[in-house]
Amino acid sequence: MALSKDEELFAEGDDTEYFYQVVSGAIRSYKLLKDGRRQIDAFHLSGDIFGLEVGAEHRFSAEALGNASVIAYRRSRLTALIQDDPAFRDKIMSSTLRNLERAQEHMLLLGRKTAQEKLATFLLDLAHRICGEDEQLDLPMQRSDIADHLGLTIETVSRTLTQFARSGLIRLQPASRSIGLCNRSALQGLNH
Amino acid sequence: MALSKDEELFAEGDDTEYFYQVVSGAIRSYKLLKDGRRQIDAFHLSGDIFGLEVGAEHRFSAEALGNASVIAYRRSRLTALIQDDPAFRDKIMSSTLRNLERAQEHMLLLGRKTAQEKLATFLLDLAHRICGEDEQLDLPMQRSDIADHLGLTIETVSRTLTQFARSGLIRLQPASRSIGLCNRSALQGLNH
DNA sequence: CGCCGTTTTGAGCCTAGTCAATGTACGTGG
DNA sequence: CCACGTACATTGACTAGGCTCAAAACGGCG
Repeated sequence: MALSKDEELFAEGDDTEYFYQVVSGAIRSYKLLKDGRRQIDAFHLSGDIFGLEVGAEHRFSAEALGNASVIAYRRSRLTALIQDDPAFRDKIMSSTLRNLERAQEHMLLLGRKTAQEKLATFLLDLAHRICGEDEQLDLPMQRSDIADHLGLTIETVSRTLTQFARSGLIRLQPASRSIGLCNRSALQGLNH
Repeated sequence: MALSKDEELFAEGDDTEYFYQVVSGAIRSYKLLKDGRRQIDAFHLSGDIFGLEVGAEHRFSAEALGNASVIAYRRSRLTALIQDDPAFRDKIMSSTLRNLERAQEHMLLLGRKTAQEKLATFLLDLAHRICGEDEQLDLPMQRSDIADHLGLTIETVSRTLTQFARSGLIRLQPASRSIGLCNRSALQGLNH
């Protein structure tokens, strides 16, 4: 399946017909409160499996951050796939467990870290997943996505990034999504 | 295995020799930052399975809230158990997915809810799991556990509970762990 | 009765939020 | 080609919800 920017894969409450694996691009999965407050629980990148549920309905929504492509697996075939293909079963199981690990790590961030620590953790984690040891990190999402992922406001995200830039922790072009990680060890210091 | 109050099942970094199912009592699983800040990611009650990991090390710690008993499964036997026993496999899989669902719900709480909303959600959820429709809810944990679960301080937990009591949402004996849920619908109103 | 761990309450402060304005990039059409 | 509109990002001034520090109250137990 090919997806364009902001295209919805499924919404909270939809029947769980399919689950997905990201091929290219990035997906945000999120939950909403009645009044519109949003929490993005994860960004799924190439290789990640997501959208698998216990029940008959999706418990969160998923949208493409930009152009993206995914493989859709029929949920009804899950039992058969698991039965017949031990390698696939392991992939599903370890992927689900990895999602759980990420969630636990993220709860620590949301519940107990300061804004600075949140952003340091976020940048290092994303760099690790996207650009490895490269200095240049191109964010696939906008500030509001980062804010709703870290439990902050866009203003605080922006202010904290400029503060990092002023302290020489990162390099920042104005209004841009590319960040130069010129001092990872200092970021690591903030990332308890 | 029988556990007494505050007894440690395993700590972050321990080898993943076993994973567990709660038989009686309750378990807290948590992560720590270097300076001691703690985030309790879940309370596991009777029936819950936890402590299963992708890697060779536990990514969080687990302790008994009070007297508790658990079944320990050897992790090395997991592959065999999954292979041979489809029912057990489904139990593991759906239990892991349920832990993930809870984690996602909890990230929404940690990132986007106010102190009042956090406590309303927490009380209703715990009541649902512990006492069903009964009015009387006996908390298995102390205030500091609640605080570290909800991303608050003990003072805020205490203040918010007395505030609920003054508004007639709950009944509260001083310095006690038992709470009378005399107005669930009002709590539900706070629980977006 | 006195000690200790836990909970509650109070006063003041600070981090992050709110509201508002400005700046920047980019696409569209005259 | 440039003026304009729109979406996104940045910055500023002020506010407030929850935190910190401190003290008092409560309950259980030796």
